Amino acid sequence: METAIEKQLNAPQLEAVKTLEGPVLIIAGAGSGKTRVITYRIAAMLKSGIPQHAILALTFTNKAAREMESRVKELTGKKLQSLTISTFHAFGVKILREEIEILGYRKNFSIYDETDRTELIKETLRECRMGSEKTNLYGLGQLFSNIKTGKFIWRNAPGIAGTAGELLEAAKYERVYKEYQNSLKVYNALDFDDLLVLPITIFENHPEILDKYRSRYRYFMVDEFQDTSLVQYNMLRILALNPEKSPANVCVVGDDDQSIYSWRGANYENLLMFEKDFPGVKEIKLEQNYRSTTTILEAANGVISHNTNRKEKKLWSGKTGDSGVELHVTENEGGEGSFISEKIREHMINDSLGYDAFGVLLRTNSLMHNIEEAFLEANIPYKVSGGMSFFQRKEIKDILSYMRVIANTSDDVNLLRIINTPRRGIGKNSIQTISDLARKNKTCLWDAMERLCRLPLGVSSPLAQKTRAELDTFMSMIESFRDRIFGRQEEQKKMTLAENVSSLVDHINYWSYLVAEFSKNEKIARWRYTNIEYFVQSIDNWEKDPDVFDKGLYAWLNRVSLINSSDDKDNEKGKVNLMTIHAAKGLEFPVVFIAAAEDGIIPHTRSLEDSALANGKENNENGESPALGPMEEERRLFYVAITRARDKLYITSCKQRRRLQETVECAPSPFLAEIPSHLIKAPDDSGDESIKAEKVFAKMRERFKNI
DNA sequence: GCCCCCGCCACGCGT
DNA sequence: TGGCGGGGGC
Repeated sequence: METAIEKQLNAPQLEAVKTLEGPVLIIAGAGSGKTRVITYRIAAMLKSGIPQHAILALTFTNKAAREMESRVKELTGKKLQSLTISTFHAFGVKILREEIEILGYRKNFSIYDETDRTELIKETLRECRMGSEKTNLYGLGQLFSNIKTGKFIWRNAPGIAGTAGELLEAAKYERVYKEYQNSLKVYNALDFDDLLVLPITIFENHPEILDKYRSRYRYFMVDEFQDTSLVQYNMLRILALNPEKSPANVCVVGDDDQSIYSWRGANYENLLMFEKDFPGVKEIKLEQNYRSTTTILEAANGVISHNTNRKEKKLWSGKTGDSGVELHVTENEGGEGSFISEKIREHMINDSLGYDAFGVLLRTNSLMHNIEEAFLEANIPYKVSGGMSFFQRKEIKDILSYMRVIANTSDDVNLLRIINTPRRGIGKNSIQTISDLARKNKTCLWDAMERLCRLPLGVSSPLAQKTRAELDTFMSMIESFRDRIFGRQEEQKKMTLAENVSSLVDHINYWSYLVAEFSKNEKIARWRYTNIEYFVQSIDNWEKDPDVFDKGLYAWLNRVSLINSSDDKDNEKGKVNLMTIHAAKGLEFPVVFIAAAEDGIIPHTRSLEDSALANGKENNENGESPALGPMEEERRLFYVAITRARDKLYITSCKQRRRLQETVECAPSPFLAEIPSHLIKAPDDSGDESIKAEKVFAKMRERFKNI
C-alpha cells in the first residue's frame, strides 16, 4: 500500500504527504499536482489513525472543496461524515449555526449576498436621508466591508487610514454604517463578512467556546493560501495556534504567481505572517509541472517573469509536444466565436476528443454572450460556470425569498421582495406605513405587520381594510408553510422540501403572475417557469443525495447562499466548458481558448483604476508592494489562464468588438508581447482574417513603448 | 392609492 | 440586455 502511494508521487510531493505534524508551507507551482498532494495527505492522516473530525481542510471555492472531498472519498473508499472540507465562509456558517445565540442573533439567521446587501444599504441611506441616485452603492458596500474586516479604521491619523479626503468621505457614512449594522441585527441577517468576523469575535470573547473547537480540530490544511484574506488568516490562526499545544499541525498550500483575488482582500503578507506565527515551518517546493507541454509552460513563464517581487520558482515540465501556442486575430466577435467553434470540431475529429476536453476562458462574464451564440449556432453543447448565477435569476430569487422569509420572518430585505410579488395590492404607501411603525418600535417589518393587521376589534388602523386583509392572508400563508416545513404536522402528511416548495409555487399562483407580467411574450414566461421547475428538481436531487447528511430548509438555504449556480452542473459531462478565468483556477483542459485577449479586457481597464472610497489604509507609507499592483495581478490572471492548458492553447483577439451600443476598435493584449515570439504560431494560410504574430507584436511594441 | 410604461444607464472578477 | 426610477394614467 505504502509503496503504491510512493510510486505515484515525486520526492517533494511524497515529503509533503508524509509530513503530518508541525507547520508546513507548500509552494506549489501551476500544475504541480497540488490537489493530488492534498488529497493523499488527508488519506495518509486517516490511515495513520487521525480521526476524521480532527481534520479541517479549508479551501477558497466550493468547487475546490467538492473536488477535494470526492477525491479523498475515491482514495479511501470511506464515508466522510465527520471530515470537514469546506470554504472559509461555509465553515463560518457551521460555527455560527451552533454558537451565534451568544451574540444575540437567532440560529435561523439569513445570509445576505451582494444584492441583498446593496438593497439594505439603499434602504439605510433612505432612512438616514442621505445619498442619492448618484451614490456609489457598490463603493459604499466595499467601504463597509473594509470597516468590518478591520482594513479601514475610523479617524485614524492621516497616512494610516487613507487620505484626508477619503477619511472625510468615510466619516460621513459612519452613521449609515452603524444603522446598517443595526438593521442586520434586527433582521436577524448576516452579510458575507459577518460569516468570518463573527466566529472570530465569539472565539475571542468566549474562551470556553474556542477551547471546544480547538480540542476538536487538531490538523489544519489551507488550499490556495495566497488568496486568503487577513480575516481568514486570523480565523486559521486563532484555531490552530494553541499556546498550550505546540507545534501546530498546519499545512498551507499556495502559489504567489496565482494570486488573483487581491480585490477581494487576499493579503500577500499572510505568507510572511505564517512564517512568523508558526516557527519552524518546513517549506516544500513543488516545481515539476505535470500538466502542460513545454511550449505552453515556457509561454507562461515568459509572461509571469515580467512581474517583480515574486518567489523564485523553476517550474519545468517533462511533457514535450510541439503543438504550440496559437494566436488568432479576427475582424469581430462573431468571427472569434466561429473560429473557436471550428477549432473545437477540428480537434474532436483529429484528436478524438470529447466536448468536455475544451475550456473557453474569458476575462468577464459579459463576454460570454458572443461565444454562447456561436455555440448555439454550431450546435455545440456547453456549460457556463460562474457568471450570473442561476440563483440570481429573478424568478428563482423570488421563490428563494419566500423560502428565506419562511425560515426567518424577520428578514426584511427578502420580505420586501415578495410582499407584493405576485401583486397583492400592497403598494409603496402601505409599505411605508408598516416600515414607519417598525422603525418606531425598533422591530422588523413582520412584527409591525402583525401589530397593524391583528389589532383588537374597534382599534382604528392606518391601513385600509382591504390592505389589512391582504396582509393577513399573506402572513397566514407564510405561517402555514412554516408549520408544514418544520414538521408541525401529522406524520402521514409530511412532505419533502421539494414538494413543499412546489406547492408554494402553486399556492402563490406564480405561473399566472408570470403570464401576466410577460403577457406579450409567453415564451419568456414559459422559460422562467421551466427554471422554477428545474429549481424544485434540484432541491429534490439534493434531498435524495445520500452524501448529504444535513437536510431541511436551513441546510438548503445555507448551501444556496454560499454556492453559485455551476454547482449542479459539475457532473454534466460531454459539454464545452465556458467560464471566466477566475472560475477556471484549479482546473485544466486538454485544449484551452483564451478569448478576447485584448487591451482593456486583459488587463481590464477598470481593474487598473483606483476606487478611492473603498481603499482603506493599505496603500500608504512606503507604498504597497509592487507585487500587488493591479497590472501585475492582471498579468497573474493571464498566467493562470495560460497554465490551464494541457496540450494546446489558442489565444484570440478581435480587431473590433461591439460593446454596449457601439463598436470599438481593439488592440491585442499587451501581455501577448511577453510570450517569447518563437513559441507562437500564427496561421498565415487560413485567410485574410489572420495576421502574422510578428506583425501583431510590432504593432503592440509601438503602442506600448512609451508606457 | 397603485400600476404601467418609458427612458435612462451600466458590463471586473465571486464567497 | 435589462434593471430601475420617475412620472402619468387608471
